[in-house]
Amino acid sequence: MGNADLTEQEYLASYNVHAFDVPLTSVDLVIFTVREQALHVLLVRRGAHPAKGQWALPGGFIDIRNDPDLDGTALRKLREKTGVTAPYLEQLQGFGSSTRDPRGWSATFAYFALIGSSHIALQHGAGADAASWHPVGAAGVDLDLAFDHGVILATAVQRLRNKVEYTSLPAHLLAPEFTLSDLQRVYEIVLGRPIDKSAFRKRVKEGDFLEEITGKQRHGSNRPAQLYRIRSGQPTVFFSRTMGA
Amino acid sequence: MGNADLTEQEYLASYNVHAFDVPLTSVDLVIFTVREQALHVLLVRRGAHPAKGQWALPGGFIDIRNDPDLDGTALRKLREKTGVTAPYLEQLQGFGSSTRDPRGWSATFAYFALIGSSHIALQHGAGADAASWHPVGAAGVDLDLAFDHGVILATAVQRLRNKVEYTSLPAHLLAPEFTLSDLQRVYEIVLGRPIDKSAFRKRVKEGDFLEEITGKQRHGSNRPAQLYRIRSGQPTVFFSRTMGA
DNA sequence: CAAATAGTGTCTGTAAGACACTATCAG
DNA sequence: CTGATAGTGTCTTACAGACACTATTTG
Repeated sequence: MGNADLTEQEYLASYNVHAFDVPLTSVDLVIFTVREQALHVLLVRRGAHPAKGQWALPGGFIDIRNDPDLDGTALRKLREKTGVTAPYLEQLQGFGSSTRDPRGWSATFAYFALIGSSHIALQHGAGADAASWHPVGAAGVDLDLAFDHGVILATAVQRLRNKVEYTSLPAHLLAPEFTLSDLQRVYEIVLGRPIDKSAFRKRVKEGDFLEEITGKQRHGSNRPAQLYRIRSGQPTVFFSRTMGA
Repeated sequence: MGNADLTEQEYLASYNVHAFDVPLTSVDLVIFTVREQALHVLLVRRGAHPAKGQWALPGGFIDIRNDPDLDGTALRKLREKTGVTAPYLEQLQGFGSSTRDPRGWSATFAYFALIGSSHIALQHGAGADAASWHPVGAAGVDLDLAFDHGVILATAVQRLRNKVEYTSLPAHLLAPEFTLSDLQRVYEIVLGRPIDKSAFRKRVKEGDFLEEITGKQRHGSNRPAQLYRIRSGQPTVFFSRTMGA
């Protein structure tokens, strides 16, 4: 090991990251929303090499001078692309190999964000990369994505579909105020199949992660619907069973 | 951006990783087994700076010349420490911040391995680091671990306990041949509470991830027990509901 | 025979799915 | 009134948990 005789101070003073061959390390985001009755993912068209001109997940390198931690990098990227600051964000999975980036061995921490489409003000012009929403089909998007981003997206879609089965997570895909019918529609869109209304409502009420906005209802040419919001400070609720088969 | 006029070839030829401040990137392993009626985790005593002399999770840097991908790094580390080559291995989560390692901004891909204790031949002597098993209590181990390894271990324990509730995962903590009672005992050890025998057996049989070793039984001073093995090629089975409350 | 563990059968409560029912608005 | 969507009640079925029962060995 060669540092046997040093104190920790002496060791650290002599340590130089650049003396080693290290992998490139980045953070990429899979940002989902629901709009126009379909699940969408945010993609950027790359304005610079490598993979110039191809569609890719938003992301980039860790800024070791300013980012306190990985979540900080992810939040910064999210803010840069969407202007949103406090959505649902969780780490998805790491992807790393010698072949996924032509610049060399590279690894990425993929994140997974859900935002309500009303929140979004896409950032244009400033960067060279144009961001836009793309509908997500069975296992991904109808495009060849840069690097291994197709695989990352497919993993994220699978994780989302899986979690939707037994968690309250889809509530984050809606605007802050919504009806139970809105919420059910989002579940159905993400799962791709209908859900029984009665069973759905029983479970949501029992999960107790929503609160009525007392006195507020949405009116239409029918019976008005109670509006709800996510109970503040409430993290994801896990249901005791899966959503109706 | 600055590469607008280059071809991708020209850009890559001019690219130099060392021109940037990059984080240190490593892979750490949380290796679990069950022995002596308790869950244990493998720890190493660090023989080199930093955190010299402290207990830590086994792990290390990515070898970009030889490791094909992150799983490759994890498998290599696992082999170096335990001699085991094909156990259960899954990625846990990434951890990265400016403060977790005194050498600077660092990130790690934490992995999560399960092995049967009969498999293990701990590697001694070769390295400066001594590896040994430590019992795992409610949320971790009775030691101050190096870096943020205490947090990583706690996360891994939580994930294990959670997955045990509804998956066939604990089967990988046993020797290759085992009885249903053995398997139930492992579930009980990891969960820290008893499980009803009848319900347990119904679910395991229904999950259909085991096969009888026909004609083989374990004998004692009682009725002999049928031996089982994990059905080959069978990945983790998800039960439709949690193990007995 | 007793002791010990393996393995099964039966009952019951809970909760999800199916589906029909009622409620409340606009026009 | 009709049409539309919101919201509820009832019945049935599936299944997990409790627990008692039977089975098969050693000594």
